[in-house]
This record gives sequence, structure tokens and C-alpha cells, in this order.
Amino acid sequence: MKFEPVSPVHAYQRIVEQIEHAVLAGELTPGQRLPSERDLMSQFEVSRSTVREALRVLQSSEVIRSRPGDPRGPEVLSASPAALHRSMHRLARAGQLGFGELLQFRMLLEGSAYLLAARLRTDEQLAEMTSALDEMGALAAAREPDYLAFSHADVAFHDAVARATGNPLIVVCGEVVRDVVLELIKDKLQHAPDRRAVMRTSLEHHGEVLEAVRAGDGERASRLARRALYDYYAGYLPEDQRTPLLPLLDSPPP
Amino acid sequence: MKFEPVSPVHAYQRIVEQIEHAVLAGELTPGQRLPSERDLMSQFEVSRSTVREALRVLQSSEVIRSRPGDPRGPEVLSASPAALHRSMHRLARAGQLGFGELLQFRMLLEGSAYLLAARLRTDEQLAEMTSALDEMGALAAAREPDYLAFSHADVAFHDAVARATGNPLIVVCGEVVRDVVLELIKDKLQHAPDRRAVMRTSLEHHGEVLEAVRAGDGERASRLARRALYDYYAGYLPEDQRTPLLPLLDSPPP
DNA sequence: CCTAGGCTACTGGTCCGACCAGCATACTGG
DNA sequence: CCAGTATGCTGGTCGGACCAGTAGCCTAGG
Repeated sequence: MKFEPVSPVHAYQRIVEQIEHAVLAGELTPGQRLPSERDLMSQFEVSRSTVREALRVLQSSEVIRSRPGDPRGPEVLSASPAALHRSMHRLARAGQLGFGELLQFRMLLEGSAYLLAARLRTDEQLAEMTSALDEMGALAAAREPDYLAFSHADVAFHDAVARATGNPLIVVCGEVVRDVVLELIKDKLQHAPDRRAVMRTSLEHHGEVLEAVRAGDGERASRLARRALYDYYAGYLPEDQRTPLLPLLDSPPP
Repeated sequence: MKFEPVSPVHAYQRIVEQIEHAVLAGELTPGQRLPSERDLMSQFEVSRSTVREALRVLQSSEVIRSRPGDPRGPEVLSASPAALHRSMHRLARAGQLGFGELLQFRMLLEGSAYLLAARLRTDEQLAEMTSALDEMGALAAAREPDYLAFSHADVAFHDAVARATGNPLIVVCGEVVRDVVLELIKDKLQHAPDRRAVMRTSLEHHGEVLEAVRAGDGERASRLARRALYDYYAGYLPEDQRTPLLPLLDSPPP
């Protein structure tokens, strides 16, 4: 006979599980309202404090949202990457995720994204990328370059590529990794010596990649994008931490 | 003059922020203890309910852990990918992620993982993969094949590969995607007609891939792995949903 | 002297009852 | 018919209470 260790399951946890399960199973769809806390406390047969602690947990995971005074009750939210973003951000700040690992992941992700986007993109999605690139061009050529706006247009470009893959998982992970990468080096970017030159080379790289995507040459787009990411960001990395990135560069394989 | 919209900041949120900041800033290191709830309520000058709701949020993000009756108070935890895992799992289950998208992402992720692992793996990590594969072989050859155990050994193999990349992000994402993929088709796997044959071909594919990793041929390992994933799982997918997977097959890996 | 045992003072989990400010709706007066 | 108030709910916070559980002391027995 074998026994397994047990851990006490608290009342509020059971409530979280039940509500979470209902949401995941689709019994509660985004936009729907939960019963009020006072209703829930009689449904679950617990005190209001317990209900509230459960709702707090669900709120912190972006599953529901409560507004004081709203007679319709807590709202069920649609799944959002916000929680994912927060956890990843925390890991990055706690030092569990270094800049090197994030950059490596981004190269991997975007590399594949271009591969897919070049083959699967619609004309409309191609137009989105083009307009984002035009925006970048306009900003880089402006008399007084707005680096922040340029960065936003850059994000829009990469986002359009990710959407062109048709895979929401790629979109979300791309968003998150880009955000965290940018956050880790944003102060260094602020004091870059020649931001205008940076913008110009960035623009040039994006143009080449877009051309490859337009031509349907996913492999070329992917290779160019990975190389561009490396050239753009590897400088912020100690030399001995660049090795893990190399296998993602020189492999124009089969 | 420009004004920005404001949203009320609740008391428990301020507490979460303060404690979270202290942890992120390193003022509270893993293993340290927080003051008891009754102490905190006097430090923050709020009621115990408010303190408790704040602590609940921190618990649900795996920042701290409380045990009833422990006079030393809540414990500060070290950053772990558990929260990341949960958010991604939720997103995968709730976000309209189809099997096709998950499979695509897994092919992308593992394809790159092999590419990296083949170059970066240590001998020790190679030994882990080998032993996992041996385990699979033993289970497949057993008189009465234990499909569940085989599946576990398979997971161990892929996990070893992911760890060999040295990138925790790849490890976590790999875990999650594998979990969700398996969850989506586990009932279909249960009723597979000839599980023994499935095990044998799976074993064979893994063997080839491992051989490529051992030889340091990441490109070959990646290609084989993506092909194997496709052959193994694409059957569960309607034909018209397989198109998005193809660019990951006949193209060189990123 | 040392150790096994209970003892105690605290912990977190749950409950109750209360008050407040905020919101949507119904109702009211014009 | 509409503006504006009145109402009955909401969630946020408070204070007090009780309980089961734990760590560490403290004592009784060797």
C-alpha cells in the first residue's frame, strides 16, 4: 500500500478552481457577469472574506474584474497575455532570465515567424507591414527624430509579421518578449550615441526583410531577421554570452 | 495642459506593490520571512482583511508562501517559472488556440531547441537524453507495454533537450506546449489501434534525432524532429489545417 | 546531565457584522 | 417627454472573534 503526501486545500482555493474551471470550460464566456460576492457566499456556503480572497486571486490572474458599485457584478474577462507578461517580466527582473536568453528566444521566435509569414501572409497583412515600415521611414527622416515613436512603429511592424503567421501563440509570445527585451535596455537606448544612424540601419534591415517576405522567400527573410536582431542587440551583451546565439545565425541549412 | 485618466488604487494593491518591489529590489531575499499578518496590519495601518488580500495576490503569483501555524511568518520564495507556466496554460486553454496552432508552435520551438541543443549540450545533458531514450526502449519492449510510462519517458527526453539549450524560457514554453498538446488528444491516444507500433516508430525517430544531436548536427536533428512531430500528430488534424505546418518542414530551420 | 513529552504563545484560515463610497436603474417632478 | 433625484444594490475596508495548526520552550523523567 502506498500513501501520498497531502496538502490542505483551502476553501478559497476550491472556489478559485470552480470558477476557473467554469471559465476554461466555456460555461462562463468573456463579458458575462458573476453573481455578487454576497450571492456567491451563499452559493459556496462560505463567508464573504473567503469569497473575496478567491476573487482577488482570479483578479490577479486577469480572469475577472471587479468594479466597486457595479450592480451587475464582477465581469469575466477574455484571456489576455497580461498575466503572461507579468510573470515573464518578474522572472526577467529576478535575474532568472538574462538578456541573452531573452534575445535568443526572440531570435528563435521571430526567425520562425518570418519563415511562416513569408508563405502564409495575405496581401492585406503585407500592406500592414509595408505601412509600418513607411511610418518608420518617415520618422527616421524627420528633422527632429522621435525615437519613441520610431520604436512604436518598429513594434507595429514586428506585430504585423507575427499576426501574418496566423498563430496567436506566436503573436503573444512575440509581444511579451519584445516588451521585456526593450524594457531591459531602454535606458541604454536613451543614451545611444547616434540614434539617427541606428534608425537608418534598422530601417534598412527591415526593408530587406520585408522584400524577402514579399517575394515569398521565407528562408531568406528568416536569416536576415535573425542576423539583424543579433547585430542590433548583441552589443549589449558581454562577449562570452553571445555563443548561445550563434547556432541561430550561421545555419542556412537543409 | 493635459490630464490623464486615473483609476483608483486600492489599499491592498499598494501593499502588493511595496512588498513586490522589495522582493524585486533584493531587499527581501528568498527564504526570508515576512512579518506576521498582524504585524503587517499595524505597519501598513490597514485591517487584517486588507493585508490578507494583498498576501493572497502575492501567493497566487508565487512570490510568497504562507503556512498556517508557522510562527516565523510567510516565506519569500525564489522566482520560479510556475506562474509563467500557469498563465501560458490558461492562455492556451482559453485563448482560441486550436490543435493546429499548438502543434505549429511546438514544431517551431522544438525545432530550434534541437538546433541549439546539438551545439550547446554538455556530455551530462547528452547522458540524460540517452537514459530517457533507453527508458523508452525498455518500456516499448516490455511484455505489457505501459503507454502512460512511455509517454512520461518521452516527456523526459524532450525536457532534457530543452534544458540542454540552457534557456529556461525554452524549457518552460516547451513544457507547457507539450502538456496542452497531450491534453487535447489524450483520449484519442488512449484508443489508438496499435499502440505498440506507435511506440516503435516513435522510438526509432527519437533514436535518429539523438544520434544527430550526439554528432553535433543540429540542422539534421532539427529537421528530423520537425518531420517526426508532423508525422506523429498531423493525423489528428483535418487536412485543410495542415498547410500552415508545411513551411516548417521543407524549409531550413531557424 | 540529557532527552522525550507536553505546553504555550503565536501563526494563518475562516467567520461574522458593520460602514462607506460608487454605480445603474427606477422613480419623480417639471 | 426629459432632467434630476432617490434607491437599492455593488465592491472595498474595517474590527472583532474563534479555530486548527506549528515551533520552540520547558519540564518531568531517565
